[in-house]
Amino acid sequence: MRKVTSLDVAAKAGVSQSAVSRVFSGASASKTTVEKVRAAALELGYRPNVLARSLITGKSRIIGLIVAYLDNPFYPDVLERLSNALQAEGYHILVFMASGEGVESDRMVQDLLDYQVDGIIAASVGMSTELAARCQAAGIPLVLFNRGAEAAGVAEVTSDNLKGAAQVARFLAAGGHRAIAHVSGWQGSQTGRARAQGFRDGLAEAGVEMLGVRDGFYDRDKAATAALELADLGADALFVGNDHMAFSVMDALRGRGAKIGTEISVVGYDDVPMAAWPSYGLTTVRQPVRQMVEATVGQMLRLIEAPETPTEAMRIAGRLMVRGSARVPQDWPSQDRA
Amino acid sequence: MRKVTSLDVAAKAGVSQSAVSRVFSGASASKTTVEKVRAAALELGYRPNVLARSLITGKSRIIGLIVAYLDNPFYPDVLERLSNALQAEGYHILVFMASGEGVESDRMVQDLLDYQVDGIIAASVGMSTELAARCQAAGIPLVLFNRGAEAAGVAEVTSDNLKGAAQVARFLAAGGHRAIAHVSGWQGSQTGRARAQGFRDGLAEAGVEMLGVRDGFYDRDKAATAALELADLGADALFVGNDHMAFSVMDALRGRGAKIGTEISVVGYDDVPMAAWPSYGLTTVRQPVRQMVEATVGQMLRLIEAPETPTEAMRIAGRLMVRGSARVPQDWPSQDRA
DNA sequence: TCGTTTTCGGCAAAGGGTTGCGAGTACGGC
DNA sequence: GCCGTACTCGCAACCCTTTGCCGAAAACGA
Repeated sequence: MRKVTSLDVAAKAGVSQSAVSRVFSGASASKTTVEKVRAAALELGYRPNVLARSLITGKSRIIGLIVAYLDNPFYPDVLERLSNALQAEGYHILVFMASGEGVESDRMVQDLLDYQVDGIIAASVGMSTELAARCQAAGIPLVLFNRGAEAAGVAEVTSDNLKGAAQVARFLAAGGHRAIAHVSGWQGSQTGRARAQGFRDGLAEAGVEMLGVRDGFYDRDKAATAALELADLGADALFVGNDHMAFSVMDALRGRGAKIGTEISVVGYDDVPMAAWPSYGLTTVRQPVRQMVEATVGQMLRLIEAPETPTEAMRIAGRLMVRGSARVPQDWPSQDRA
Repeated sequence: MRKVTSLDVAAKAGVSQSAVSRVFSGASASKTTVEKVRAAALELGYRPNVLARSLITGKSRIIGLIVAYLDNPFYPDVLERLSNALQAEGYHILVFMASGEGVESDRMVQDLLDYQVDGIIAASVGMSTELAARCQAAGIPLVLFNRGAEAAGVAEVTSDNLKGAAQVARFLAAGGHRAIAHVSGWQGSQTGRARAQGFRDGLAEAGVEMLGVRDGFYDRDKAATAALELADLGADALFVGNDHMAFSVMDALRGRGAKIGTEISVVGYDDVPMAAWPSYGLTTVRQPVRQMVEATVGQMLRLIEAPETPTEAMRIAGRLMVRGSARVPQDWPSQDRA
């Protein structure tokens, strides 16, 4: 059961192999040729070989996606949307997990390049500078998703972490909290740092002092421990670096009998679907995933099309979704409640 | 900035292009040749082109993964493990989302075949027979994950849904429940049907009548509605077709003030990480994901290696994880509590 | 009807590897 | 010193498409 090639179709249709190719690659061909070829192809079940095609066109229509933390529900959502958006454009996603044990970033970038991907989307990886340099060298477009670049000139799409976190600070300060602390995202990540910085700035602006900051390392257990420590210091409001950790923090606080939303306020970041579930009702900053994905795909396609155009660093603003996990200031505009 | 090919390396190393190929494809070569080639390759930054290689070897080292419901946290977990396991074997996953709007199964199978994938893993799709036929015709190994086949001779890896669901029935019956109902998984899916059937069988065996069954369609809202209806009928125990829906059911029941675990019992299926979170503490049947993934990858590699070997339908047993969401029978063996 | 402009489709050269074949080489045994 | 064996490695065909080039045919205008 050999694979059927364009040559087989050509033979059956009584035309040359190149005619077959033209029909399937959308080049011009006469109506009769198209018909003959289509008929023969259908009968034989022929489909062009994408790999052979990409060998000569230099375009594989594969986008490499580097992703690490699929246990944070934010990323599956992103993956699903990215995949659908790219699928609609005729691209597909080749997944590279950065979470396995023995994966030195080195090996992974090699792997990616070996597959001749047309572009790389990196969601949540530490090695952005290294990666960026490699992609630059190989001439492959790279877009960082939800991750800032250390170096300049790298395409990135994030939400406006500084503004978002500052908004949280204002919200908590306006709510009358004076013992405000932060369980941060991993401070080795640009995102974690930006949110911490924005929160600090926001508090400073509101004239409230920060009670304390602990690194949660994007880990449920570490975040819970950190939160309990901060609570022991007397914190009555916690801003947690992402929703994934915030759920754990809420569980831990409830575990010691704290009333969330009244005695102690918890605010997250991301607005993953679960944040709206009744068991949590987490007040959080929405990351506008749809728009972020659109921006990412848009920029990626542009860079593939015209690699010389300048890269953009897009920061998309997200609003605060007010739910029950944090005390609501009296005068807070009501249209922001969800 | 042209791509560097094996020819460039050959020139620089002063050997033939085939020598370069042999060095990189692991064929035999003298020590001196290997050294020269390695040095030249390193200097030029050469890496073999996987696509070109697969053109001649007929192996792309790409596995197509069809997946639909990434909002059910079971699947991201599976994806992550599958990807890591395959990555360790030198394969990578090309993602195909079955959840987008305009995706007729037809198009998708075409797409998959076009990419010359070495194998297909289908997690959670309805079109298994159609898909199986196509793969059969194209000579591509197919393994259904967490999904039974309608037709015989299709490789599949599932947990033992019949046994698992029956176990739940025994558990609830032993707990003294007599108004037991089921919010099923989508009855269009083999998994949904098997769990419903197993539950029915288990109840019959225990001599308890089923109060009612509603299809939850794997959807949070539909499941919640169904659960409330069943509660209105007087149900004091609900077996829900998967954890994803069970969380929604718990939220909905709590929303009307029901005390879960005492007044009404809820049991799920999957044991996703969230089931162990304090806010839910869901009693549920564990799907042994690690083993299921191992079995899937194992079978896939075998089928790629030797396509003529018979396919297997593997059902891996999972145990009941007893937590707080359901009343625990007095005499229930304690080692089964989690 | 003829000349000119298009359109069409065949030929063959890529594109970057792998691999069977056979010639050359090194080496061990006698 | 010679022969047989076992490695190496270069040559060239092949994997399946795309695409530039060019001649032939068709279409068209006058």
